[in-house]
Amino acid sequence: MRGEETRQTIVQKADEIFYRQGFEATSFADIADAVGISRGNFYHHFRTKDAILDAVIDMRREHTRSMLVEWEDSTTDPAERVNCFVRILITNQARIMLHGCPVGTLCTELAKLQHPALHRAKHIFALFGDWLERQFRALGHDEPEARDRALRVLAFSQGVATLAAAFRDETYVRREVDRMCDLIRQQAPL
Amino acid sequence: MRGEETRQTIVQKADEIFYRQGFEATSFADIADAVGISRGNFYHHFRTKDAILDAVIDMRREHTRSMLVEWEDSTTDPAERVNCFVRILITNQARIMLHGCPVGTLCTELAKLQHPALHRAKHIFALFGDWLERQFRALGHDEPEARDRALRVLAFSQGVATLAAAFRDETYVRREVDRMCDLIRQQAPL
DNA sequence: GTCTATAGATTGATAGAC
DNA sequence: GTCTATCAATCTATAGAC
Repeated sequence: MRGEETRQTIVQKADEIFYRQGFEATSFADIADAVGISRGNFYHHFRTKDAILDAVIDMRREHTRSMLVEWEDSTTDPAERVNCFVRILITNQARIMLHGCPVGTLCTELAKLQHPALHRAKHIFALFGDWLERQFRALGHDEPEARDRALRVLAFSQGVATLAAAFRDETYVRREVDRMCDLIRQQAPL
Repeated sequence: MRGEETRQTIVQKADEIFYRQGFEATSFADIADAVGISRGNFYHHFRTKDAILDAVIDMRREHTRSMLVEWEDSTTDPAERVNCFVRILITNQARIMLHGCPVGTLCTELAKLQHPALHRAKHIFALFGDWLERQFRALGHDEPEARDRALRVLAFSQGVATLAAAFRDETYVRREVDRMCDLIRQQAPL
């Protein structure tokens, strides 16, 4: 396997395992085993655990950016775009019920660890927040109101994801998502 | 120090450290140091890390139960009781901005670790949920609606706590809490 | 009930052969 | 670029003196 290829495989596997079992609970050995390389080779690509985390966060940011562009391209209706965001709770429901929201749970863990990468991780939240705010602006909401609505949709997704991971009730998630999509379509108060 | 006294000190310190840095990131040495005893003595009281976790969860459940009774005794107005719950986001704001919600973050971490204690931890959520549901029933809401409102208030608290820990914006928390309290007082849709 | 000493496994990380 | 061998530190956990 070429060097760059191995590096990217490491980042992808680390991304997956960090999400599934958490950053702190994941060891170099876990990632090396998943990639199928020795620990020694592993350190050739990443010198510290924090370096892998940085690479994983970069990858997630890129993934988020391209997902937002996709949603923007999929429809010209801003309300429908917001609903694309809300519906990832359904799209990724199985994984969210097992491991929570990838962004929220990482930020929470890094906050507890007082890890410096928290600032980079929460930027993913900011990407979603700013994008949602732009959609609500396009729907005619003014400056403070558009921001409030954006943060409320974000908080909704985090709250539902947390309860989904705790209770593992499939119908609960679907019910709340459907209702939120209706509220957004009708431009009702959130 | 007598035996029972030491045991209780261990549980209290473990509770605090688990909240601050997470369960997985906390070692026996961390707790023993905080209590001021040797690791050897520590094992006399708790044989495994899981045993401490069980004791911590029991303590939190008891604490939750007595807090709910206090709120119930503090006023006869069910709407005001619900607002007592919502306002813990303000009461514990400083700590929530640093470490998130104690219940939500523990459940999320245990879910990721596939830890059997998740079932016991999520029971704390259930205590809050059932109590909130009873308050909404007392406010005249029927069976499915009262449950929905209870879960929505729970999800609200989890969503705001998660964003608070990520963004650490003090005014955001206060604004959302004030608004939610108003909605509950006015019996508006949540 | 508390301590010291210590076991055995695993951690993050390095050195050097190929 | 990949491996094996190895490091010191830390982990959970135990044994036994006091």
